[in-house]
Amino acid sequence: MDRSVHKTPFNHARSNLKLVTSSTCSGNTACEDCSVRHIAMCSALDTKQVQQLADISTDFKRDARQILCSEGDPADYLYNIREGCVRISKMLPDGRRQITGFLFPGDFFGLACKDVYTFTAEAISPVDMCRFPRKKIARLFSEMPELGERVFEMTSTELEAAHDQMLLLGRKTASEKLCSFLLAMAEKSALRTPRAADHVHLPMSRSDIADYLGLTVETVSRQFTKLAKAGLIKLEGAHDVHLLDRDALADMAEGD
Amino acid sequence: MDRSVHKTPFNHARSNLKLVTSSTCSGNTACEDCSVRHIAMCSALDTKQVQQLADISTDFKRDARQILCSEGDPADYLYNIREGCVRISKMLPDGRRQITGFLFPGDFFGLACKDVYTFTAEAISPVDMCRFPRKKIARLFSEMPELGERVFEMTSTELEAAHDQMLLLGRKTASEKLCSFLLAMAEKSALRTPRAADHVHLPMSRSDIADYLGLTVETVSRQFTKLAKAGLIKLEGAHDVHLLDRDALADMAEGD
DNA sequence: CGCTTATTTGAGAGAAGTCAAGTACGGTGG
DNA sequence: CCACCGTACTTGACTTCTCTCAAATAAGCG
Repeated sequence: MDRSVHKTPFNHARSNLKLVTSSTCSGNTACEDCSVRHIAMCSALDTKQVQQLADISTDFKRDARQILCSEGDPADYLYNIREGCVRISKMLPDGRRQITGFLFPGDFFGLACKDVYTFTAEAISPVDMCRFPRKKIARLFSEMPELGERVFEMTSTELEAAHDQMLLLGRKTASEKLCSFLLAMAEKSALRTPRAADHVHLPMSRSDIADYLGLTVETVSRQFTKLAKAGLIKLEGAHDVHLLDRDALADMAEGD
Repeated sequence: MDRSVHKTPFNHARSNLKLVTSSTCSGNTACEDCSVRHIAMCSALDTKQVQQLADISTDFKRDARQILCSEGDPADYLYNIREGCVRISKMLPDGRRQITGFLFPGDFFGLACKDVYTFTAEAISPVDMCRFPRKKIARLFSEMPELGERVFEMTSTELEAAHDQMLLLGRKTASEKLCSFLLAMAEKSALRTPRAADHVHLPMSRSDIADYLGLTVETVSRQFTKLAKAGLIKLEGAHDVHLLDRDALADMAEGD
């Protein structure tokens, strides 16, 4: 009731809450517990602060396939994804592409930047986001040390993930790469929807997966087929996978 | 004169100044200018703070080949390298290794961690470092927002480098990888010793380079030979390289 | 329902890996 | 200071995993 009355500001507040809360949970499996704790933390410390964040944020929606920001653009905004899936990529002059990450609700991008974006962000599915002018965010850091800490923690988590991905790209075989990917996606997916134990939805194309794993589409496809034939996964169309034997997948992901 | 009297505390202060200053310059070519500016910034804002940092730091020296910290160890310290070269690596269970970075004077590690280190750090050459208990550093963040900002900026730079390395590992050919590596090392080297225009010293072994670039020793060696025969570099022993044609190397690094 | 695009599958080529041997380098002890 | 030894580096021959090119099949969209 009350909600519909204050619709716009409330949505803003909610989106910002997400920035503060969900990121805290990223990488954490005991998320119900944790999100409660952090929502609590918000109300304890951030009541006014959440409002401050809400004040500088604006809604931002895009259809699938649209570019959200490009390599070289002035890095004016920090984006927080509320709904949808985004891919972050870098390109070589001849068009070879490396996807450095897939982002989901609760994730953000455009934070760890200098004056220009060093990557391109594109919507894989329709996205609902909110964005914050980076200048204003930066100003808030000095007023809210907690926010700075949060942001640092999020960046650390991202850095750690990047190092894991370097190990994958540099040293794993094609099948190890795909197994690692499926398990990572399953974990991310479980954070958002704790149900659906063994089911993973893959919104991205085979070509996106290839560019994320440093492979070609054909190799990715062959590895999917191989895992399916081995009985480790079951494909339900190209974008839905059931993980039938996680332990075996985990072993394969590390080369055992 | 005065220096020798207050030797120990002075060294501490100097090392911490390095943490605050040199990191600011990383990635910046106009370093003379910048370091002056930031030393100024230090004295303006950090006189007492630098002392606070000095108070919690301890010296830490190790010979070449020694392990500084291991994957899985409790992450108690933040390390700042004063002299020497360090490699950061991750391993797969079967021993395959990925080096995620080479660190030089002014660099640090152990900051973006949770409770345990997710990597191993080893001395390539004898190293002279100082280390800070992370708990105490964390406490200082709330007292010194500037420190937090600095640290966040450093982590951002590191994240950006990690993304570049992902592009290299996932999408570049062996010769592109080596060219990129040589240019990056030359740039890092120029930051430390602005002289010696085309000369780069490589303290690490071929095997380290291979594990950094996602290649084998043999391939790295063959690519060195190939570049030398093409007249783009000149090898002076295995650890010293002259870059004879930077433009050509830069073109090769991106696949032109 | 038809068209376009994405995915899968097949056959052949190539870049990098493996295995093996030779060479050079660096440190140590005579 | 030089000779020796062990390790690191280079080079060669061959293998293999992944890529490339090409075609068939399936899926998604208007």
